[in-house]
Amino acid sequence: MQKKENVSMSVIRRLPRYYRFLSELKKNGETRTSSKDLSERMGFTASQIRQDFNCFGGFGQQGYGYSIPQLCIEIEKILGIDKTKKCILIGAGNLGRTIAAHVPFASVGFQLTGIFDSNDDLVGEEIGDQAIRPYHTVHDCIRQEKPVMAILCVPRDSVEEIVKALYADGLKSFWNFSHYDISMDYPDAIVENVHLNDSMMTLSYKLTNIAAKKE
Amino acid sequence: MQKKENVSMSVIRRLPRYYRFLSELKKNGETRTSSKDLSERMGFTASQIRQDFNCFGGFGQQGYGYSIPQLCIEIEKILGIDKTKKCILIGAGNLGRTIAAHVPFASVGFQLTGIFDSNDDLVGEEIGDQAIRPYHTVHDCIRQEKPVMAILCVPRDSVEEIVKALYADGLKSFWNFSHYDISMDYPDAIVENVHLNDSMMTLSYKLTNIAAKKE
DNA sequence: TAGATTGTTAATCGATTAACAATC
DNA sequence: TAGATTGTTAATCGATTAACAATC
Repeated sequence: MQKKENVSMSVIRRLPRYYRFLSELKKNGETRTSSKDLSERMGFTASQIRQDFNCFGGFGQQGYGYSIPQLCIEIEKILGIDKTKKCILIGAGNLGRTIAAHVPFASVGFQLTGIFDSNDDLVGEEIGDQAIRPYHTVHDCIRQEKPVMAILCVPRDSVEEIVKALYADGLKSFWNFSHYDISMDYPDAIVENVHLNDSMMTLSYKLTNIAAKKE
Repeated sequence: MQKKENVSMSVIRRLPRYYRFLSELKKNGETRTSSKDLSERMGFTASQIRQDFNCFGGFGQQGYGYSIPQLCIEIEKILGIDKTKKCILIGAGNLGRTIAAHVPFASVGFQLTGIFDSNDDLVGEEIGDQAIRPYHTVHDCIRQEKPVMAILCVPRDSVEEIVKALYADGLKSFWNFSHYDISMDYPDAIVENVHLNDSMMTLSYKLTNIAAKKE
């Protein structure tokens, strides 16, 4: 029943996958499951699933299993999905638009409250329910609207400058789609990188090597 | 000097980051480095860097360090970036277009040879140097052009059916942007997931919990 | 040769798996 | 009560770090 002080990042990184899977089950009307059942369907060991769920206080029931809706709620609480956090998006190019349109911010705990671009031709254009705002107004926005995170969808060579400015304005969290590594320059910033190239390189390795080894 | 039989995935996943960083150094004209130097600039330990580089045969020089261009070439070889692999993209919506336009396929070992969509209104439209082709021709394409990987940029509810068909045609590798988990249904397939939601949930956790703990 | 830095072995740390008593 | 399944402790496995002899 006791919560662990430090839940390790390895556990946290598995939670979204549990959440995704359990939400699906819930949608299908299933109400209970067990570590054994989940292990067969998700490919983790039952032992690991129990360890994971127990990091944040045992809410299973011996001899019975876990309640799916309750598991969903608990994971929402742990991940902070139940608390809305404001975020802004910098760069309304191809990538920025796709993210603004594609990512269901509300259901992962965020609210997108501003889209900024330095290109005057784009300013004013509507994306979803947002009008693109001029980049130079981002500083006022940070001060007044107090977003907690910026999504970086800008070209490689402007990232450095932009992050420096946003950081100076007090923004310390970034969802980084550029290939510029912020983490060394701002070790206290919270950064989550989505480096598509890196993901492709890993895939390239698997294709070339794992596939070759099988033969 | 001996290559390890099994390079672990933890090492492989660091290689793209080394590659990215070393390419940058190379572009700036730097020609040599050491594990100590890299450790200070990249935030890994020097020990780990030496261990990592040694997984694939020692090509450093005692008392001197490593040659940056050689390191780049070696990592290219290990990751298979030096071997071009054909891939196709399914789904030319917002997301698909962005990926087609945004990802430098050639420089990570891939060649995008076909973009497919089932929406007739999109068919024929040009993206980069590719015309969007009708989805029903993908099966012939796989047989004739023999791509080794498909990039999945289709809505959630059509992924299952599409993967089933592509798999039947002999395609066993996927770069998966949908939220449908292929890995359980096709355990022998090589899958690299880019689940933006999962990435956001992890970020949400960091924001809510790590930040709170600091205070 | 002296200094630097690798390659490699040994020690530590953390994460996963196995086992089982507690209990619904 | 008997069966099932959790919560938790112990054992194993793997990855990271430290140390140092080899050698450029």
